[in-house]
Amino acid sequence: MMDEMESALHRFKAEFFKALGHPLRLAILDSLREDEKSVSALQEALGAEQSTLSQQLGVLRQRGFIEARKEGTAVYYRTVDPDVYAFLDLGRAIFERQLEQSGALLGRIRGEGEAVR
Amino acid sequence: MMDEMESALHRFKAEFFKALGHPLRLAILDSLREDEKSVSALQEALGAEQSTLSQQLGVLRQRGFIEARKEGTAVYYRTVDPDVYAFLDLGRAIFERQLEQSGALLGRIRGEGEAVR
DNA sequence: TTCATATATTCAAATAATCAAATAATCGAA
DNA sequence: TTCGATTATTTGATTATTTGAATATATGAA
Repeated sequence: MMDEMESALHRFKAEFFKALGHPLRLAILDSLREDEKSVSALQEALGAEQSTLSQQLGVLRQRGFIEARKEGTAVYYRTVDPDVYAFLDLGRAIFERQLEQSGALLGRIRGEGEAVR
Repeated sequence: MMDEMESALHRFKAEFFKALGHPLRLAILDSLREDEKSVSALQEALGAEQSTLSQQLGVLRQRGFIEARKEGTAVYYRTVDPDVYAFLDLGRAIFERQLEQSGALLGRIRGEGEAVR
C-alpha cells in the first residue's frame, strides 16, 4: 500500500500538472517565452476575455509559474523559471509520439514551415 | 491573435497534461516504472477502489500512456513509452524549485533516505 | 476632485471530473 | 454447464473547473 508521504507527493505533483492542463494557460506560457507581457498585450495576442485571462493568469501565478510586475496601471507578467520551457518541449516530444502511434491528426497541427510549439 | 492551428495544439497539449493532473494516475504510472502490473496488484499497491482504479487506468490508456495485456482473467498494464519517466522526473525537479521558492512543505515530503519519486 | 484605462474579483450558470456502488462481461476451473 | 475471480462499464451523486458578465479596485491624467 502506498504510504501517506508518497501520496501527498502525488497530490502536489498532480496540482502542478493540472495547472498546465488548460489550453489558455499553455498559450499564456508560450506567449511569455521571449518576453514579459502586459495583460492587455496578452489579451490581444490570445484573443481571450479579460476576466478569463486574468483568472488563468491568477492560476499560473498561484502555482508559481509566473510573476507580475506593476507599471502604472498595467501589469506585466513573466515566467519565473525559464526551465519550464524545456519541460514543456519535452512534453511535446512525448505527446507527439503518442499521437503518431495513435495514427492521429498531428500532420494538420504540425503544418509546414510554421513554427508551432 | 492566436491562429486556429496553434490553439488546437494547445488544446491537445492540455489534454496531455490533464491526464497527468490526478494523484491516482500519477501513482499508477510510478507503480509501473519497473514492471507491468495486474489491476489487482495495483489495487493492492495503491489502495484504491476497484472501479476507481479501472476508470483511471482507462484514462491513461485512452491518452496513450499505458497499454494492456490480457492473461487469463487478469489484465496487465505497462507503460507504453518509458521516456515519460524522464519527463515526470523533470517535472518534479521544476515543481520542487517552485515549492522551495514559496518556502513550502517540501521537507516533509522529501524525507530522509526514502526514495520518493 | 473626476475621468478613463487597466486589471482583478465576484457571481451564477454550464460543463466536466471524480467517486463508489451496482452491474455486466470475461475467463478458467471444477 | 456453473462457479469464483478479475476487470470493465454504467449510474447517480458530489465536487471542481471554466466561462463571461458585472462589479470593484487601482492608477495616472486632466
